Amino acid sequence: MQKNGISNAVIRRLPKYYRQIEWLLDEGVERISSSELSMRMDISASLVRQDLNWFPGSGVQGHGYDVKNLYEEIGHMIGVHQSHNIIVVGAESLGQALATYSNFEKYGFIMTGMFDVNPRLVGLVCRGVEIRPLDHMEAFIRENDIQIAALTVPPKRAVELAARLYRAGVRAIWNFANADLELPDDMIVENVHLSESLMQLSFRLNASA
Amino acid sequence: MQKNGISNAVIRRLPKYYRQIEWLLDEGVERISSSELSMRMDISASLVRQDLNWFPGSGVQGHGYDVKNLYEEIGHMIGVHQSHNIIVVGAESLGQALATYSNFEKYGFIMTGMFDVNPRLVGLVCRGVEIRPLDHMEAFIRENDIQIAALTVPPKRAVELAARLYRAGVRAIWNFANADLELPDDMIVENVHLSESLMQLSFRLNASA
DNA sequence: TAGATTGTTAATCGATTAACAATC
DNA sequence: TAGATTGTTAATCGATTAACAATC
Repeated sequence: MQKNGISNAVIRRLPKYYRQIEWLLDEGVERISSSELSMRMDISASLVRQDLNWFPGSGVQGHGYDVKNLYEEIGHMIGVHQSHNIIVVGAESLGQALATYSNFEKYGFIMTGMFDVNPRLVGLVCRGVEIRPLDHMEAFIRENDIQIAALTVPPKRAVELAARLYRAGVRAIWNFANADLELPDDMIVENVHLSESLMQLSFRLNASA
Repeated sequence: MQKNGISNAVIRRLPKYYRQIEWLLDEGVERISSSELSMRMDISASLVRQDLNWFPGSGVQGHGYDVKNLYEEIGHMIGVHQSHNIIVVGAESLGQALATYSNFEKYGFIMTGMFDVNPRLVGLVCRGVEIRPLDHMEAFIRENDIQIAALTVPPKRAVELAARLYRAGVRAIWNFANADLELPDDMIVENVHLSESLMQLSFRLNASA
């Protein structure tokens, strides 16, 4: 997974750098020092320098980092310019919200289809994308070169559906289902566990009381 | 924040234990060993024991941990039995999806109101909760003892709205806006950055190619 | 050149793992 | 009692921070 030995801790921070630097770019800032970035991002300047060392050529001693170059380099590392077709599996409200989520395109993901078992939902169109019956999923994946699926189904269906997605050739799952998917190592799973996030909020709220 | 010195690393795992143990309970399992939990959760047995040491009395040497007791203890630690009123600020599709998200109640959060600037949305009812005009937000917060707000607005509005929520007395923000909120330390912020999650997925997909 | 700031090595800190004694 | 498995201490590993030499 870590092609270049870049550690997970760094990978988690890359999107934060990218976002921050995007703002700097918007503000017309051309150069930024590790200490200034450090203040904006609330991490140490030392860590910033360690992290940005993955992008040699962006930093210049005595002058700071070239914002534009950094933006390009990090974007390239993240793979923002690669495009991938994505489907949404489970077209209830969360699935629909994701389908209308415009940032998809910004990061190279192309919303291609939506699927649901519920006949009441089939046929609806969300942001130009039609909700199709779940039976058609596998054929659709093969015909449209789908590499990613956002999974927004009830936990009980998630494991089985994830296995179907794997068999159909999907390479990555953006998993919103409240379940631990058991899949071969070559499937990439990015979890968004809202209930865990909520419990952490609850813990902190109660701990501070 | 860490009332009892429990580390962040442990706190992040608590919800995972809680969910896992909930399943065990459903399956009728009464006792479980650290090694079995470790296999199910894909972390080391040693770490499981370290973590569960925060709940003395659940473990019995030679016999494993009492599932029911552990469930109670962790639930208590997380604060699942405390109840808090929550509002959703920003009632577009993601806000609406959250409002219909049934797990709220499970963790003691009571969906009390929704707010949006868009007059087209005001008046709509989502799962029994009406969307109200944003101007009414502060009064509503005071009158209904709102402690938590889920923030699902465009990044540009997020910082300002977060400040308004703080001044109105909200104690915690569940932040879905793609922005870094700048707030006093006594405001609890739990971030769900979908775009960062998406970028990590992208990175891993491209790194594995 | 002098000043600023990176790049990089070494020190520290925290979290995970290993090992085993305690005990049910 | 013997076997199993926790509780807990020590060792290891990885990530962050500190420090400063290199250099623009």
